[in-house]
Amino acid sequence: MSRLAKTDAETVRAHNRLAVLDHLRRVSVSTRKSVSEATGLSVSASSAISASLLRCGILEEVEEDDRSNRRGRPGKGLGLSGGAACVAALKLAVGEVSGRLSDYAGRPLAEIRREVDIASHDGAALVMLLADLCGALRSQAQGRSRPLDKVVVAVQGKTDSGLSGIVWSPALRHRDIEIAAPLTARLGAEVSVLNDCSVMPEAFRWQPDFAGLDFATLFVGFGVGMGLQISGETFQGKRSSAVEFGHINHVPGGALCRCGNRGCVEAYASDYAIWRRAKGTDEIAARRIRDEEIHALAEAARAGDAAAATAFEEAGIAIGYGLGRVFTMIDPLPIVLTGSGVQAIDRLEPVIRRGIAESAVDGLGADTPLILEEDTDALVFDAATAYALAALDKGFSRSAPEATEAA
Amino acid sequence: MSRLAKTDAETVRAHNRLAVLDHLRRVSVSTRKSVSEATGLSVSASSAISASLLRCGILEEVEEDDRSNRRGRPGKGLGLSGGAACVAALKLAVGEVSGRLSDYAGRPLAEIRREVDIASHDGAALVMLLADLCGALRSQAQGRSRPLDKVVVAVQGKTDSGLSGIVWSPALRHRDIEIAAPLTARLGAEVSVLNDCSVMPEAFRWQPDFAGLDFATLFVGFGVGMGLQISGETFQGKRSSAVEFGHINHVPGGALCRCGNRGCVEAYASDYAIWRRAKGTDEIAARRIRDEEIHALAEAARAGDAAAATAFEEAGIAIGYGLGRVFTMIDPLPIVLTGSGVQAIDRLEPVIRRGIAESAVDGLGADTPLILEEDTDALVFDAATAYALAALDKGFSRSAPEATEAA
DNA sequence: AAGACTTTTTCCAAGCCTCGTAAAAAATGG
DNA sequence: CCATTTTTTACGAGGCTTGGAAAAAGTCTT
Repeated sequence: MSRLAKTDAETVRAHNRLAVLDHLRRVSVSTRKSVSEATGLSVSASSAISASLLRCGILEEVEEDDRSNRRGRPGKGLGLSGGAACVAALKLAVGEVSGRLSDYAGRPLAEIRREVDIASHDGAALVMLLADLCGALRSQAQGRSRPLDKVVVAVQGKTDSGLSGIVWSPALRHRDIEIAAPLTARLGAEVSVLNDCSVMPEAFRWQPDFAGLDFATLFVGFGVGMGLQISGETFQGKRSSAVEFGHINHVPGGALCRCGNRGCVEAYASDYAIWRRAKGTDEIAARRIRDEEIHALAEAARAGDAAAATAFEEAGIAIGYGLGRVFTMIDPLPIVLTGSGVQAIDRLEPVIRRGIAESAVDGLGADTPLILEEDTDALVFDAATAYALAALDKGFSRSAPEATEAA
Repeated sequence: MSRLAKTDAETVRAHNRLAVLDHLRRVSVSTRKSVSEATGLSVSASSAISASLLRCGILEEVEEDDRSNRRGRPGKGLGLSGGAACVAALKLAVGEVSGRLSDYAGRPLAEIRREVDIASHDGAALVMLLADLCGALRSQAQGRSRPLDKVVVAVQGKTDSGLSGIVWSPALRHRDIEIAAPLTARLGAEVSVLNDCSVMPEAFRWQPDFAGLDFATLFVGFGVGMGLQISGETFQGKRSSAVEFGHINHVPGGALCRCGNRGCVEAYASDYAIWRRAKGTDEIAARRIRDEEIHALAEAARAGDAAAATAFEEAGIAIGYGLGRVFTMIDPLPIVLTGSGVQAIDRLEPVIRRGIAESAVDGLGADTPLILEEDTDALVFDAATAYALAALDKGFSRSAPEATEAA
């Protein structure tokens, strides 16, 4: 058997149509001419493809504003047709579910957040809750939405490699919960279930400053998680869907982690780890440490509280060594940081960089760019939405050329 | 700008020709019909492509032996034409250079190994040495070789991301040595310079048991290195070309490593680390520890020598924790082990598995398959040769359709 | 040993994309 | 109001794959 699949006319059409859609994702409004320039396609091909996509209702002609007295025939603006589809990004975390509804052009239509004690929910209850959330989003969007075409559920915890359910989550008591199939049955939309941290890089899929860039997203808060963007692909493991950065061992036989092992990065750098270290206990708090408590600890550290200062220092070192290990294995990568850790970045950054310097070969990566993103929810919604839209784009590009209708 | 390149007829042809070549790499001899089945191409297309490649001299018709009284017209055997090209795999290590010459079908034509003190060689001397090695290989092959088309140099140490030279090597005193350009000038063949450990997965590129499989190659010996095969691609970093597994930190502030940092895996698991631990010293031996010395230490450990036993135990734990960290980040992967570590595998394997169990989430991967490859040189030659041939295949598949010659 | 049957190859018309060029369309400028 | 510039559409051509028919080259049966 050959690993390489054959290529034929259909593959070519799909690929080039996708290239056109991908370009429009980046620039949002373009013309046939500039599509041709950006994709490398001839103007004829660009025009033909645009025409086909327009007939399908995937694209629409829009008014360009930049009529800045340029000579010649003005290009007709092309843009993704918002009405072509509707996607939902749902987020499932400890004690809360939330979601965002967006149209095919990526414009948000509605957003919602509910504090719910889902710990004891089983599969059926969870699916009902998520379906209900989608309903609430649609009614909040009034008439501006259409039936859902794609739903992406980002969950705290381990998801299965088929993107179909949850293996384990700190938010839930039950394990191995199937989500995709039953939720699809209820909503009529394709459903993918992913780990919240591992999808995060998708948020930057069409952002010009990240084009073609390898980078990592790092979440430091309730837990510690990472998303990896390598050679243009968001890394998804085979076994689970997560880069379990928080559970990379930091110190053999070290502090007890929630996962049962000793010495994980999370056992030093997550909220509960910082909290217990500052409070001088070895126990893992049963309750969730609130972001405000971390703020307060950071304030204390700034004010000279030795225990709090040490807690943040050890957290930073653990993160730094973890990053150093990743950099040694993969490559030094720019880091997008989010979570409660952002609030204490003044405490963390110097020690993180020290940790990298001490653990990476030649200290390479100690000066890597660190980009802060305060709003974790927005980041996850952006990411899950981008993931959903990319999946739709792929489907649309593959679909058969519309039947010739007019005589 | 769009990240997606356009696709046209030329791309299609190149892709499908490559699919045919790729299939022939796996099965070595095939027919037009079975090429069609394996690639998914129609019989017509398979036949047309084969005809074109035959005219180019890239393929040749061969006699099939398995004339096992099957009915119907027998298929004409198709195989890669050995004479179509000639590649050299060179290996540069501490105190020795070696190489293998192969034809386009991958059949070895000559092999050579020279113990040379290259420590003080500069770029010019090194290039001369390598060029001379190629000359010796060709004369050893008698008339069966043709001018070289591609040369791959596998070096112990860090190579640059352009695959053009050596950043640093334990075998050399000089740094930043440019190899590709001057060697190409001398030989007239394309040259790529890669890290020996990171190319190793290429050795399994066309092996059926590894088809589509993600796995890692692990070298434990003079140093500790790793090669990663992930989603069908051999991982090559951007910055260097290596997965610096040996320098992933094991214990913060731990044993001194050759790289200057403290606590690297290599500082526990490489030959010099095992040797110094068994001898009760902290110093890094200036000389290279010979494989026989490791054998002797393993024998001593088996006979009950406590210091030797501890040395191997700590080495195994370091490797196990290192693997656990990799598995946590990427995925549990089957491991192909090579180097002097193979000789002491009875001492190492149990502790390696214990290390994985203690450091990976849920101990996942502690039972990962461990495949032993005693002959490191052969593995590197296989890998570098496969890499070279794959590069040629890509070039051949892209080259213009041969000019129609016959009337 | 000749004809029937099977399987592999080759040959040829057709289809689908893309490409390049020419013509048409839609604005600006003098 | 006409020349100029720029974008879009229209049309013929080329390349590669496809599917079916015909040819080729064996084995099996009578």
